[in-house]
Amino acid sequence: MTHQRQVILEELKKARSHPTADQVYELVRRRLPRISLGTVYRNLEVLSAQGLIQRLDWAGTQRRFDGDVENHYHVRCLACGRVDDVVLEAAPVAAFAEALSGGTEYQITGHRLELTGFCPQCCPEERSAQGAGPKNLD
Amino acid sequence: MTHQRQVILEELKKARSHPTADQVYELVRRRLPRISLGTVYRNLEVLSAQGLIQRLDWAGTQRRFDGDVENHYHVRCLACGRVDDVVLEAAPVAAFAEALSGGTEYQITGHRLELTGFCPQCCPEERSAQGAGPKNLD
DNA sequence: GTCAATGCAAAAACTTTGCAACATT
DNA sequence: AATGTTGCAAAGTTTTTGCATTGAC
Repeated sequence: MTHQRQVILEELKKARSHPTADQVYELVRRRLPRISLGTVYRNLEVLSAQGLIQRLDWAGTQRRFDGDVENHYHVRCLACGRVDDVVLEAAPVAAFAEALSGGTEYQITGHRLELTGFCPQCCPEERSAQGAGPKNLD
Repeated sequence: MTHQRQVILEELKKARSHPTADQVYELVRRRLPRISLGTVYRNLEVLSAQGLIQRLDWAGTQRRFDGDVENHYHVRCLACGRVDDVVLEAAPVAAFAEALSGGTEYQITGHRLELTGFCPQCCPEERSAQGAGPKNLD
């Protein structure tokens, strides 16, 4: 665990957003101005392989990372691309996971659920009437 | 609907796999040898905007496309990246997503579910060997 | 010293775009 | 002629990699 890797992990744990590699780079650069983007990529890879962070390959085009490795779900804004956590009660999870096993020959190790919708900043009521139009706040 | 677009749509409907843009390009090229990759990308974009095909942004790093627009779920092999359909009743999933909606301030409009695991070809017992797993057979 | 990790830069991988030519109307 | 699409190539974006150097043991 090098200093760079430590700082990357800390910043990611601290961030409540779900930053892209580039955003992690910017965060970390405030503390380690000479760090390189390649190092950030390499360490994000190592950290997620170790299970210390989570890789969110599926949240849109660009990969995102999450310092929270507890099992939790995400919601993504269709307008601005922002990603937030969903607070869930543990109760329905087990029953749900149970229902998943049957439909495939794969050996299932996990699942990913992403809710999609519109974040508070992106004017949910404008879904039908395209008024001011949501802007990209990502 | 140009000839190129028609062929792209046909090949995608015909394919049981969930091909990447590049793979669509290869498929289509067998019938239209002079088609360009740019045209494939443009038409995949148009077709998914029209709802004639489905864009699988969340299935791994590289974007995939699905000629089946019916609501169904996917399972992705963590080892080789292959994507298959999952036979699954939507009911428990929708109920579960419903339960999650309470945990966010977003206005939820939909959800995406992807199972992850290991396909029959990819030796499920190798799960422990994290990095040295099977190579990409995609 | 050894060995892994780093910074840097170049390359790779994937996707989008500018543009002139080409259809179709 | 007007419109929209194509093939091609170039450029854009995101991610990975080669390599000499650095730093922790």
